[in-house]
Amino acid sequence: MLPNYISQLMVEAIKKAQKKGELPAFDIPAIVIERPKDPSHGDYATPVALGLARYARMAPVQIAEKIIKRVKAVDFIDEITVAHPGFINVRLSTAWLAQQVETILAEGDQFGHIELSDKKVQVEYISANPTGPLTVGSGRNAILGDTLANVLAAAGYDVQREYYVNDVGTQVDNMGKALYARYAQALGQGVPNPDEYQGYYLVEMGQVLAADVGDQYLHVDEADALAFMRRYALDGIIASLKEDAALIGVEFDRWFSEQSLYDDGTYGKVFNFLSQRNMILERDGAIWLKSDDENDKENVIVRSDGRPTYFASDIAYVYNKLNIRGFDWAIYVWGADHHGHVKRVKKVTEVLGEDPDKIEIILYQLVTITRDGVPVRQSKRTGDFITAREVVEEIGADAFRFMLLTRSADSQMELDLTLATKQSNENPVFYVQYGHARIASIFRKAEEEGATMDGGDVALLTHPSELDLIRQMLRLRETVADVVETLGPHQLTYYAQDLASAFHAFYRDCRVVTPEDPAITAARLKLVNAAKITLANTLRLMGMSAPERM
RNA sequence: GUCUCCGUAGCUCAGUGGAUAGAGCGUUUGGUUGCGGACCAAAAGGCCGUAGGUUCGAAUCCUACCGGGGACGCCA
Repeated sequence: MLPNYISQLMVEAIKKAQKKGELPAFDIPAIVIERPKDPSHGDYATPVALGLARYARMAPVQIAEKIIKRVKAVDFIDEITVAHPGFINVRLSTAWLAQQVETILAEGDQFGHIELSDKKVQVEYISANPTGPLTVGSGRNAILGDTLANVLAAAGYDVQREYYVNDVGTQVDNMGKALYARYAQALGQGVPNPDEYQGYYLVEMGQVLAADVGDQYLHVDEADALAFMRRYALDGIIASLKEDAALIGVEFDRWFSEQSLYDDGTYGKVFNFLSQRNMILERDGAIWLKSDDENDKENVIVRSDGRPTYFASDIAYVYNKLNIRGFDWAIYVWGADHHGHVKRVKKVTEVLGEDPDKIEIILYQLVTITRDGVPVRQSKRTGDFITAREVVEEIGADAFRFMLLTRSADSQMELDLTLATKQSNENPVFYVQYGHARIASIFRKAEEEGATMDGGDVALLTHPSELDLIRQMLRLRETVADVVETLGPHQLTYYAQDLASAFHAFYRDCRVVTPEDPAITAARLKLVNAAKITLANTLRLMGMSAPERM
C-alpha cells in the first residue's frame, strides 16, 4: 500500500543521508504517513522531520530538505516538497493515478482486498441469550461484528463467524418453564404462569405445540416435561434468530452451543487444569476462581447447588477457541454492560497458559430506544422490547445497517423510532447507492448511443475531478487497513460518503457519454466503471446492496 | 465509592500527537434548453465541558474537577 511504500522511501532516504554524513546518526523512529486535510499540501505528508529535530539538532526544515534530496525516484510520485515548519509533502503522479483505473478494472470485485495477514481469526458476535427475537440493541452488535468480519476477510484473514448460544443456565430454564405454562394454558389448564418471559412469541409457541402434540406433556413427569419444553423453545428461538439475522444480511459459519463445552469434556479438562494449579477454592459451598491480585475480586465458577456459572463456560470457551480450535485471534463483540467481565476473561486466558493478546474484546455502548422522545424499556423477560425485525421492516436492511454502523462503538447512541422511520429516506446510504445507480444509468445511456469503454485510454483522464475521484477510489485499501488496525468499522461509512461525493462532483464537471468525442467517452466509461466497482465493493463490505436502479 | 464510555457547529456525529478542527441534517442563497435534481456550489454557524500538566506541536496523552450513560450478582 502507498503509505507503507512512502514510509519505506523515507527510511531509506534518511539512512542514505546519514551514511553520506548529511544527517547525524540516530535511530529512525516509526514514520507517520498521513493524508493532509488541505489538498494543496499534496496527497500524503509526513511530519517526520519535526520529530527528528531534537535528535539531529537541526532545524526541521533543513532536515526535511536533506531527506527529500535522498529519496529515490519512483513512478508514482510526481514531486516531494518541504513546507514550513518542516512537513514533507508528497504529490502523486497524475499519469500514475490515471493508470490505476486499469488496475481497479482488472481487480474487479477483488479491489480493496489487501494481503495484511493470513492469520486465523474468529469473530464472535451477537451471542444474545436465545430467549427471544433479535433486538435492536443486538442489531448494533450484529452490524459491528459482521462488518468487521467482512473487512478482516478483505484484509486476507481466514475469518470464522460464530454465534455463541447460551443454551445453559437460569435464563433458558426459565424460558422452558414459561413455555410449559403457555402450553398448559393453551390446553385450558390453569398452570400458574411463572413470572418470567412473558413474550408473545412464547404464547404462540405454546399454542402451536399444544396443537401439535396434544396434552401428553401434562401427564409426564414434570422434570421430563420441562426438559422437553426447554429444548423445544431453544430450537424454535434459534431458528427464528437465524431468520432475523438473515434479514439484515448476517450469516454465521457456526452456532456454537455452550452446552457442548460440558458434553465434550472441555469444561472438565480446564477445571482439572485449574484445580491442579491450585487456582480454585471452595467457600460457602461454592467453588471460586482464586485471584492472585489482592485487589481483584474472586469469581464463582460453580454454584453451591453444583451448577457451573456462565463464567465457567467462558473459561472453557476461550480454551476451546485458542487451544482446541487454534485461532490466532479471537474477537468478541460485547455490549458495554459486560465490561466488568473483560478483565476476568483476559486473566483466565493467561492462567490457562494462552496469550491474552490473542483475544480482543470490542465493547460497544448500548443503544437507548425512544419513541417520540420517550424511552422504550428493553426487556426480554417482560416481553417489552423492540425487535430488529420491526425496524427493518420499516426502514429496510440497508438503512438499518448504515444507521447502526455510522457511529463509533464507543459512542452511545439514542435511536428514536419515530425519527428513524421518518428520516429513513435521508439516510446517507441512499446517497452512496444513488452514485452506484447513477453510473448504471450512464451505462444504459452509453448502450443506447452505442458507446463502450473498449480501447479507452485512461491517460486522457486529467481533469481535476477525474483525478480526485481516482484518489478517493484508491483510499479503499487504506480504509480496509485502518478498520483492521483500529477495529472501527464505522470508518467505512464515512469513506463511502467521501467516495460518492467525489463521484457526484465528477458527474457535475465531466460529461461521460459524448458522441462527438468517442475517445474521451471510452476513457470516462472506464473511469466510472472503476467507480462503480469501488462503490459496490464498499457497500458489500458494509453488507449493503448496490442497486442498478432506485 | 471503584471501574468504564462519552462531552467537538442549532441537531446527530467523524477526527489512531501535526499545517487554517470536518461531514450529514437543519437554516440562507445560487445552479444544469445535454448521461437520473435521491445531485452540485456558496454562506452562516466553534473559549473542541472546565482547570492545570507533558512537548517543537494537544480535540487527541496525563491529573483533578463538572455533567451524562453503563458496570460492580452463586444473572448472562
